[in-house]
Amino acid sequence: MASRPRLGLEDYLPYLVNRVGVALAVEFGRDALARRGLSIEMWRVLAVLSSNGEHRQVDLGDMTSIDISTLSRMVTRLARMELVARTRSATSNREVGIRLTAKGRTVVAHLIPLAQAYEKAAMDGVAAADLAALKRALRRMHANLAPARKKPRRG
Amino acid sequence: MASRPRLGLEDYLPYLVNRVGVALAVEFGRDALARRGLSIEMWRVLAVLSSNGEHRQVDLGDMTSIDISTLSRMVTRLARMELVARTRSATSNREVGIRLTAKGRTVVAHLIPLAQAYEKAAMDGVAAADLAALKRALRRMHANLAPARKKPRRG
DNA sequence: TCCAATTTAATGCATATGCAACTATTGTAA
DNA sequence: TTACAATAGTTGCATATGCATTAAATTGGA
Repeated sequence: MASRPRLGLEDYLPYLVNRVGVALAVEFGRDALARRGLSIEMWRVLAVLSSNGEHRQVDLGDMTSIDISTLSRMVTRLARMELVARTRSATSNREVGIRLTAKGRTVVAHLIPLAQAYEKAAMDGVAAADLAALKRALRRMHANLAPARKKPRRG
Repeated sequence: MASRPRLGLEDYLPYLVNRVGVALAVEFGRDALARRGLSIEMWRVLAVLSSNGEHRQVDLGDMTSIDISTLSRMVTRLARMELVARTRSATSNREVGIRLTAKGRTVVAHLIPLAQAYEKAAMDGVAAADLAALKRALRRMHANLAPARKKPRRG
């Protein structure tokens, strides 16, 4: 009988990735977001909108890895907080464009330097070459894993 | 007024880490865990127990990054599925030791080769040197962040 | 010793989540 | 045109989540 397989948690990449991801999210969420009434998922939505401009909800879902039904209700909450606005697409009445409001841009502008400070603290002591390799590897892994998806129509 | 800060999402490490972490979890969860009635968080608990043996709930919480109240109820569910067992610690009556049952070990033994296959597929095309750098960087980042995971209840 | 503080786990409660079902709109092909 | 398929978004429902609180056991100091 073959011996039982061992996982070797300390060398198992999903474990290493997950615990860093959670640690980054928990700390930033507790220190910077909670007092503003934002969750880490909300921050991800705002960050995508800030970085890439207006998006349909389905594309926001792809970029933030948030389920679209969850996202639909989250956008409702963000809109109630006046941080984002929904606008019906000009070319399609079933598509909804989500964009930051002026208030939303202000909030994100305050959060970005904090986010960058946490990123910098997390990377402390990581060699520049390792950092480059880290990003290269993470991009490759995402490309390997991301299911093929149709490009959104331009509207 | 100074120009608004830009985040540069495509180079922002928490974003790169999170999307890989979610992609790994979603795919493995959908393909290997769902049909067994397990969530990705349950798998993390089982994997820790498999790799490191019996643990108290509070330590499981640290290692899996799962909130201890969530964990308490999750362990109840896993116990109902007969995959883990709670035992009162020999030295302390308030501590609960969680360990895999024989059935739990069997389930994990079936899942480990699948988990390793997904890990391998995710790493496809990543140079060995980059993989080493990736793990080194992730461990360093976790070490940088871990001290802050202490819970200072009201400074 | 006694007793307050700490530690560990469980639970009450309000809310968030994800799947599936549903509505509405747009695309395609006969 | 009509019919049907595909897509975008919302909502119903059951369940999971996290914070705050509670309960119980243990620790440490006077």
